[in-house]
Amino acid sequence: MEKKESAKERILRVANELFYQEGVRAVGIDRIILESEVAKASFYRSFPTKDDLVVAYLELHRMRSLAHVEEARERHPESALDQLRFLMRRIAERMSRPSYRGCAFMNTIVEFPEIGHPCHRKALESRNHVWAVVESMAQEAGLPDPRELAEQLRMLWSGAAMVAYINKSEFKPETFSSAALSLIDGQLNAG
Amino acid sequence: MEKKESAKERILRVANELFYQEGVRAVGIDRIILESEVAKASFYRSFPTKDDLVVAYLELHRMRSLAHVEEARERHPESALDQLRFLMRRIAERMSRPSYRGCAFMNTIVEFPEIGHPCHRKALESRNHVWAVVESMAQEAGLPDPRELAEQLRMLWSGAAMVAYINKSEFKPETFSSAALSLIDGQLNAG
DNA sequence: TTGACATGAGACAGATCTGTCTGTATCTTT
DNA sequence: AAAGATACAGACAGATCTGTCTCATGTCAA
Repeated sequence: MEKKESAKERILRVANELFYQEGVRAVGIDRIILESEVAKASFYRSFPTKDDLVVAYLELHRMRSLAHVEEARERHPESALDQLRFLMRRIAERMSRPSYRGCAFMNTIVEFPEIGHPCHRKALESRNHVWAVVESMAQEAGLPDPRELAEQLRMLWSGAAMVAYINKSEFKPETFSSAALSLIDGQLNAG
Repeated sequence: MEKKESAKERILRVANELFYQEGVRAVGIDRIILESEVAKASFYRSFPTKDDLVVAYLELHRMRSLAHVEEARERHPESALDQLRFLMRRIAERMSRPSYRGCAFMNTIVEFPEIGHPCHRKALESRNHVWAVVESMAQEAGLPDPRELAEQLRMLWSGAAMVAYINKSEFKPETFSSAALSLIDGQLNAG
């Protein structure tokens, strides 16, 4: 039997859609309350402040990002290099989806530039955490300079996220994945 | 003789520093008026709305970006390939400066996600204009697929700007420039 | 049935920001 | 010197957003 979605889950689902599609600052509490069909008091019982809701939203994206990394590990348990390649293709595919609106972490950091702000801090921690896991994957691949490659891939990946968001119509997933493979091969051939 | 800085110039200079360092939305009009030591009425005479000031700020960055491209052309008038390489090194150098806070265009687009908003529109147009000039440079370099390379470089360049902003302490200019050269060489060797 | 408690609808307070307006001082030009 | 334009300081209005509070309604268990 399908158990009913709780108020808190409904709020977070609605907030996730609105925050991601329209931006965190652009979406007010009233809008979320209206669309999740919940009372204001009920909302504030689940999330004492808007920041708390934003943190939950970012945590959701952190879990999803880690799930992709985990999927890559399961698909290619024998080769970290294949895991990396799979991850890049998986990312490229996600970025080319119509609903893709960039990286929630980067967008939130830019929307809340103040160092130490709860939203800024959570977004930065999430970004760093996810990337640390990817970097450890590069470490296992037995490359000449895994940190250097990981850093190059982070730049490329971050930029692809921005291009796929800002210049959506021009984004081609193969352009990203072939660039990623080119960087990987570049270091393989150099080493 | 040094002619005195006009009120409008002073406002724009102060606004540029504050908008770039702390974000456009985070900086209020009152703050700019205070720090540029001008009256509110004088401010609104020079810039009828805050959006007008933001547009002027973005125009400033557009001119600066184009100046870098122009410099590359002057330094290596004979080889578009060398122009590209020079530009990448020049960009890397700028990104490693302590005052670097990312790409004004991307940051503004993320801060104003609403399509058609004057600030969003101007930032997008500026970004696209600057990049069209860089892409034409790639076209002249006689590469097998200049559009593909330009697109890859745009991703890398955009991501490097974000990393240099968000993960400032970890950013190394050589990591970016070597990745850019790797992408260029990757296509040169493939062709 | 009834009482305890959660929920819905929405008014309200407080903060913050943009942009207008008023009154005074200063500067330029004739 | 006089007059008109310009600049300054700051009050004020209007909009917007977050978060609190009130009160009516519904739900579930004893």
